[in-house]
Amino acid sequence: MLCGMDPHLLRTYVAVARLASFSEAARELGYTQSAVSQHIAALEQDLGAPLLTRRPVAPTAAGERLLEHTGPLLLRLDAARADVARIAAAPRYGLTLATTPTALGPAVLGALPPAGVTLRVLPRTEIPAAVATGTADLGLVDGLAAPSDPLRLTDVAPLTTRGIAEEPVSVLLPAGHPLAGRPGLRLGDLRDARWVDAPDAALPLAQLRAATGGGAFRAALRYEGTDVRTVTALTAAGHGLTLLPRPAATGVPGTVAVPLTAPRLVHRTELLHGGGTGGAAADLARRLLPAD
Amino acid sequence: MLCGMDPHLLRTYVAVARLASFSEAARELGYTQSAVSQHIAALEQDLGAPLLTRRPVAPTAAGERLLEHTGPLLLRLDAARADVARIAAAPRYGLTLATTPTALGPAVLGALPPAGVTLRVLPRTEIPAAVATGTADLGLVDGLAAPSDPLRLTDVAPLTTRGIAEEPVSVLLPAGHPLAGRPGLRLGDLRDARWVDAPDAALPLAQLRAATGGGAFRAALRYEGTDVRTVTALTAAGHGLTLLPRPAATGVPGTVAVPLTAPRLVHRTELLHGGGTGGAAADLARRLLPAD
DNA sequence: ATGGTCGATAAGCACTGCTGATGGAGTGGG
DNA sequence: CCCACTCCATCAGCAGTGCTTATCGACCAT
Repeated sequence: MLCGMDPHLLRTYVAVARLASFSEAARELGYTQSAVSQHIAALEQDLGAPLLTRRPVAPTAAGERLLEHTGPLLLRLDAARADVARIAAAPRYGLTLATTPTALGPAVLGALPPAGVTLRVLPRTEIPAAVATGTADLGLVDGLAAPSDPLRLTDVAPLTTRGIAEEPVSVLLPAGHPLAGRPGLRLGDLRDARWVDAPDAALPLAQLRAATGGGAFRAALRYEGTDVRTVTALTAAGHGLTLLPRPAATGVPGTVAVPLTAPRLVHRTELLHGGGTGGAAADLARRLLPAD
Repeated sequence: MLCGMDPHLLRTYVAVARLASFSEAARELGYTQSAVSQHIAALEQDLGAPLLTRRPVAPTAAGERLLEHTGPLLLRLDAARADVARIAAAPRYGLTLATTPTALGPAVLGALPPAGVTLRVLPRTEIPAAVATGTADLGLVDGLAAPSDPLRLTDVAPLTTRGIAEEPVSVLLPAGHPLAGRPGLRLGDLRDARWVDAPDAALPLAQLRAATGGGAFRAALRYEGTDVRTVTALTAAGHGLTLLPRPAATGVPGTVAVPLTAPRLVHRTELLHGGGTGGAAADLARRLLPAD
C-alpha cells in the first residue's frame, strides 16, 4: 500500500478537492487518473474514513477537516526545504522585501539601500509564508495592536520577528463628514458609522473587532486588493470610513484624518526574517531596526 | 532516488540526530544501518547540503536548522492524522484532560463530571500537542498575561481556544522574608530577589520576562517537574521566591503569599479543544466555559 | 598488528507505485 | 428508450524504488 500521509498523497488530495475532479487533478499533476484514484484510496484507507464523495466529487466532513490541515502542513514543508536549502545556496544578490501596503512608512523607505531591492506587496496573511519559503528575504507586516503588544502572526516556521515601528491610528473621513472637525475620535463615536473593509489595503476591521472584543462594525463596501489610493478615494467619495496609520492617512485630498483615541491602539509594524545573521538580508534587517 | 522530504526520511533524520548514530537509529526504527545511510544521503542530496558530520555524528548548521523544522512538522502531521481519524472513530467513553498543575483551579475541579475523567499533568508546551494529536481530548493551559490578553500558544493545528479564568498573581515568600509583611509587591521591589524557576510547576519566569519586557530575574534554583508542593516547599525553605496564581499560593505552610500589583498581570487559564461540537469532550468544554 | 565498531557502497531482489486497459455508474441527447 | 459520453474504480503488467545482505575503508582501543 502507499505509505500513510505521504506529502505526495496530500498534494493530490488538495488538487482533487480544489478541482472537484479526479481526472482534472491527474492532468494537473501529470499523473494518470488511475494513479490519482489510488492515491485517494490509499489516504482514505490510511485514515480509516472516506474523504471525498464521488459524483459529485466533494470533501466529506473528514475531508474538510483534512483540508484545514494540509495548507499549513504543506506550507511548513516547503518552508523547511527552502530554509535549509538557503543555507547551502550561494547568497543571492538582489533582495526581495514582502510587505503590506500600509507598512511602508517613511522610516522603512529611508533605510532601503539605493539599489538592488525588489518590493513585493502582498496580502497580510501571505507574508509570513513568503518569508518562510524564501519567496522573499524579508517581510514587513503591520496591524492593530495594543501598545507594545506584538502582532499575532500565524507561525509557519521558526521566523525571527521584531517590532520596528508603532504609529498612531487615524480614522479617514470624507471632508464633509459631521465628525470631521473633532480633534480625536473614540470608537464609541463611530458606533453607527459605515466602513470600507479593505483588509489588504488598509487596516482590517477584523483586527479592530478582535482588539476591542467585538463590537459589530458595519462594512458598507469590501475592497479586495492592495492599493491604498483606491481605498482613500472610496472614503473621499463617501462609501465609508477607513482605518489607516497616521502617516498614510494625512494629506489625502477630499478627506480628513482624525486620530483614534480610544481604545488605545497603535499601528504596529514588524519585521520578519529567516534565521541567518549574515548576508544582504540581515544587513537590511539591522538597518530597519530602531537604534538600540 | 528516495523522494524529497518524505516524512519517513525526516523521522530517520531526527532519530539519527538524537542518537548521534546511524546504527542506533537503524535499530530503533527497525531498519538496517544501510537503509538509514541511504535515507540521510537522499535527504542531503535533495536539500543540496550536508546535514550531518560523520564521526562523530552531529548536525551541521543546515542540519540544526532542519531539526528546528522537523519537530513542529512531524507534530502537525500526527495531529492531522489524529484529527481526521477522530471524526471517523467511534466516540470513546472516558475523557482525558491534559493540564498544567497550576491551571487546576476550584472552578475546573467543580465542573468535572463525577466519573470517567483521566487527568494528565504535562509540561506547558506539550499540552497543545497532546490535544492536537488526540492524546488528550481537552487541554488546560495557563500562564501570565496582561488582563484579557490571550496566551501565546504554539499553534500545532487548528485548535479552538477560550479563556476560562483570570486570577490575580501572587509572589510566594518564605514566612520570615523582609517583604512578607507588604500588602502588595511591585516588580521593582523584587529587583534583587532570588527565584525558584519552576516552569512546569509554577509560573515560568520566562513569561514574566516576556510580559515585562525583560528585566533579568536571577534564578537561584531550577526545578524541572510538575509538582507544586515541592516548589512551595523549596520557597518555604528559603531557596527563592515563586510566582503562583493566588488560589494556589494561599495557605501554604511556612510561606506568605503577596499579590503582585505591578505590572498588571493576571494568571490566565485557557481551554483547548479540537473541532468537534458533539461528544463528551464538548460537553465538558461547555461546562468549563464561564456562563455567557 | 588486530579485533571491533562505525558509516559508505555495491549488488540483488521483492514489492511499490506507476501506466494502460477495462468495467460499471451516472448523465444528456436524439 | 437507447446510445454515446464522462467519470471513477479496478485489474494486470511492468519499471523502478527502497529494502536487505555483503563487503569495504576508516578509525579506535588494546
